[in-house]
Amino acid sequence: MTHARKANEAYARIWAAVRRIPKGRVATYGQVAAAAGLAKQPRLAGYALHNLPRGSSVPWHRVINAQGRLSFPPRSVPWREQRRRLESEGVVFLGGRVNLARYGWQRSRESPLLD
DNA sequence: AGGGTGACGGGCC
DNA sequence: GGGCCCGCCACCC
Repeated sequence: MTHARKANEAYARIWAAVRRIPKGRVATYGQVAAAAGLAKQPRLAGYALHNLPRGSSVPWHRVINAQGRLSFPPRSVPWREQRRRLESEGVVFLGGRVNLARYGWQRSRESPLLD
């Protein structure tokens, strides 16, 4: 490719970071951006996922927002798809939210909620 | 060229 | 809790 856009590099780093999220866990857009060396650019993480090639094996569903909610319009098709995928990995939703202390990728050192 | 937008997030009230 | 504002920055008119 003759004119690789600078953003392509950022997307690749973000996608690589998302691949590191373990099955059954979730990470926030901010955490993913930071893990990709792009701190303070959570929007870029969202943009990179929005631009994932169709059929990509990147586990995009493991990325949710800092409130523990899915960043799609509630009950929209993609919202249901993401929730379905997470629940199939054992992630539990309570009141439409995921407990980040329990299922978060980077959680505090002490995780009293883990049994 | 410039203004609007967004799969965000933190700070404040 | 909820809403607003603003920083952030690549994209898209």
